Amino acid sequence: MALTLHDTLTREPRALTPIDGKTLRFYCCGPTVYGPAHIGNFRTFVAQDVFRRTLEMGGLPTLHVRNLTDVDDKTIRDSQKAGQTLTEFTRYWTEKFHADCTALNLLPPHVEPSAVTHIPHQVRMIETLIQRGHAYATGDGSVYFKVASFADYGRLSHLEDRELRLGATVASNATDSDEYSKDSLADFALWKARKPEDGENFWPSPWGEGRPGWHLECSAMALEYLGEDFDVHSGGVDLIFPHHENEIAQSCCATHGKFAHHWFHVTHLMVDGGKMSKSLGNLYTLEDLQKRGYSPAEVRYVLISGYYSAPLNFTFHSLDAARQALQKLAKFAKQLGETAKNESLHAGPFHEAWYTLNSDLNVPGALGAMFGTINKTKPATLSVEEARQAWSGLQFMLKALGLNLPAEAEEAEVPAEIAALAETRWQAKLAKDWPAADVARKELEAAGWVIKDSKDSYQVVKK
RNA sequence: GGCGGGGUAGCAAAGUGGUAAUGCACUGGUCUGCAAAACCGGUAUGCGCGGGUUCAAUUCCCGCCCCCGCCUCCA
Repeated sequence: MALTLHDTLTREPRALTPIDGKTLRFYCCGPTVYGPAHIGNFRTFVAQDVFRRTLEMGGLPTLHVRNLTDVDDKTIRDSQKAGQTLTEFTRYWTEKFHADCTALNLLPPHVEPSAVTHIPHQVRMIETLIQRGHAYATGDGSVYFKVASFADYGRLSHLEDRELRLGATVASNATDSDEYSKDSLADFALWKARKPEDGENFWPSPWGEGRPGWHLECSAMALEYLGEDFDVHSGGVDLIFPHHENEIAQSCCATHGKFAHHWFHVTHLMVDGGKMSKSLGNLYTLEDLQKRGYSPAEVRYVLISGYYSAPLNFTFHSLDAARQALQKLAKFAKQLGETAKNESLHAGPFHEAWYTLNSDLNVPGALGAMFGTINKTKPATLSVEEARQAWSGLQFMLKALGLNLPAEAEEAEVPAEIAALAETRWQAKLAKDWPAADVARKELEAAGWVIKDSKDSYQVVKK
């Protein structure tokens, strides 16, 4: 089953078939490693992860490239504030990022190149652009891309010349004087000449010491690892302009290829009905949520539970709902029994969910279909073979969505005094000493434990 | 102003030219000493507002209102 995905450039859903007929090659704009990523960042990365998983579960191998931006104004500024070298500083935040990715069950990219380790690639690309008349160096040793030299500029973002000029004017008023020498206000930096505040962070180039512009790194690394033409380029919607527009311009002018053939953009996460911002105090990191007792799996569930192209409103209530939903899935899996843990190759009775997922990555629709199947499937009435199919089909879908089910609360974790109290209450119940049983039960509840009775046994779980 | 994404039950969120999935919450029943858990059910005459097309519109068309994002920092 081929995945159909909406394409930002053509503005229509298109079936994804690999250009080379074998591997779906895609590039994702990665994080700038100068601080902890927040859950809004992760909405995009999680959506990209579901994208990749869906392709792979459908039998299509992928080549996933996601960069690390480890040199820009913010990384330089904050590394200096921290009294660290740029390398030390960005390594620390890269490791943090990776830890969060692992916790959120994100598949690591096949290649994760960083800007700093690809300076020569970027310099080569700039040389080509200058040779071809698409870029020019200025007196201070910077190099700019000549937007007017690329007729298709603005096609992705649908911005007209008028808006481009307007935006550039506004920006130039707000920025410093190093923009003075550009031919056109819309032109953007490919190479930034060394400035005193860059400290030790500069590299040699034919135009003098300096550092690459932000937009160029993605183009250079995509070219290096995916070639002049590749299948999909992805990022948050805010990157459409100018970042992706600039990437297209640079890449198409520096190569003979079309660059990305399909554009996949993820809409922003909202918090409490509005934009996330530090000043509103609603900017959360994974660590913040874990401190409040939520698991990464619950966070992941919330992040995928909205359609990637629609705004998703994040609330604590949605995290609570995610917890219950995951437990419902786990209960169902348990009822099916796990005696036949075979490798799941197809969705089985969850075919409708799988079909829905492949229709423009409709995760909420797919989750709805999964629960629909669960609600009409009565584990007790299934044959061994039917249960096996249901179990492996469920695993198939969970793998495609990257959802790990919560483990059953271990009875071994119950402290001795709690276990003793529970046993006292059970004995009182057997002796039909209801007042004593109720007292014990209340004490347990006060201590944060709940009793689940069954016919001739009981269980104590944390709550 | 331009471009783009939204407005569906208490909350969240799919979907369709023929009368609204699903999760949470709520609620009825079974079970229970009573609960909890579990299991079986129920819950939007309604899909931002006003027109239009149609046998039929939440779904198509026109106009309008509101929310969010982008318009050279930004997932």
